[in-house]
Amino acid sequence: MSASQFSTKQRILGAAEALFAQHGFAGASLRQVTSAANVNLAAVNYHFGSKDNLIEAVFRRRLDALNARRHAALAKVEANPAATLEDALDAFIRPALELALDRHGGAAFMRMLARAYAEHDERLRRFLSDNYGHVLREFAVVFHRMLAHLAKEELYWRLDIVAGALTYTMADFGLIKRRAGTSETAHREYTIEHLVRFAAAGLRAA
Amino acid sequence: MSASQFSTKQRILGAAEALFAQHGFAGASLRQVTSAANVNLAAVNYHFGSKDNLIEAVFRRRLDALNARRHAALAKVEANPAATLEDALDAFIRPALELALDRHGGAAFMRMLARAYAEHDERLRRFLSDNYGHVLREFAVVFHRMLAHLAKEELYWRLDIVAGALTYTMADFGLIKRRAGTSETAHREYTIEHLVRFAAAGLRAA
DNA sequence: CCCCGTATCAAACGAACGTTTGAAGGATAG
DNA sequence: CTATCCTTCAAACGTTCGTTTGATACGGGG
Repeated sequence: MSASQFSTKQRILGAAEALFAQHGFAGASLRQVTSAANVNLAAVNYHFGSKDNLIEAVFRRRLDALNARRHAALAKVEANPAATLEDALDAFIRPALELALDRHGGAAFMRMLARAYAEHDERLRRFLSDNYGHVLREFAVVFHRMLAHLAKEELYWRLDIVAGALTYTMADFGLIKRRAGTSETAHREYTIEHLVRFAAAGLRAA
Repeated sequence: MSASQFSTKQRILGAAEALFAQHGFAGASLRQVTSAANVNLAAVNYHFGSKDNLIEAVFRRRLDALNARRHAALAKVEANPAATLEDALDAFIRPALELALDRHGGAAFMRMLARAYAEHDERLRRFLSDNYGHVLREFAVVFHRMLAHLAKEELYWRLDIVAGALTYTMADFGLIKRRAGTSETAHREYTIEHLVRFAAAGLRAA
């Protein structure tokens, strides 16, 4: 009798995502993970090799898609000569918020991402920068063009604040229940709009 | 021969602060802490009772002063009828940034605080809310008065973004080297001014 | 002087950790 | 049926964890 329709690998990834989000990478043990996933303890090392590799696999499963969608959205912005700062921010925010609001563990993943943001673990930072940093750098170039009046140094630390604030906020959004009577899409559009406006105001501030 | 001019208790608190900031609460072991503090392993449980109590003591040592200074600064704002939103934000930001920029472990503490912000650990959240939540609620009241046009719900989640963004940013600021030739106070004032403007723009955004 | 409370120490406790092992299934191909 | 490969399993590996213990040193007050 299998405990779920998903494969052992997928069940491990799902359970790990939820537990890493809740207790952190060091705080969640492989025994907790395999117990929640209803698989044998040895399955983690069999399928992933080590706990560190499992952590990377959890990131990879979501970030490949998230990064691709952010990249595609940004490409559309760059193709449009009339695109505004708000459009670029939308390209950054929308894919992440859709992920945070989906029902298949996306919220847990965003909380895990926010945790990784707060951690200054060298190995994890290098992994994320090496594999997913190029899209962030593409965004930086576009923001630099749209905010040409800002000194490079000033722009970079504003982007740092904005990226941190957005990641932190979106991580918590999966937990907040939306107001009764509003549809899922209305809630999402409302949130995106406000996040974009909030971020744009901060980036443009004189 | 003592390894430092400070007492065993103080050396433990200092080492714990630095290691918790770097590796997290679960990730930093008492053996790392006591080794860095040059004290015996048993000293932690002798002076603090448990690792959890040590964590709380590390918070208490800094937060008592930080909260008091924020409270005092806010009281001055409330006493001034002409005070602006920027003044209130200054009252929130300045004490924390001064802590983050001081040379006696303040930077490590702010990184630790940002970590606690990202963690959703129930015990830690309750401890912080019970002991230090009242000042944050005072700020919320003032912001509510200064931004009366915003719906309560809207205000609260904007404050949530701002508090998170500021905490994250200030946590990283202790790590950033200031531009050559600028004085410590000039650097601080520059940073505070920009953080205040950034936060005010986000809070006021139409 | 002895006593007593405080502090430090090396050593050990049981529990939990990540990882490895070797045997047992279970499906598929020859 | 046998052989092979992939997967799962219980059990154990050595290590490290937070915590506890009992001995030892120290330092005034009676």
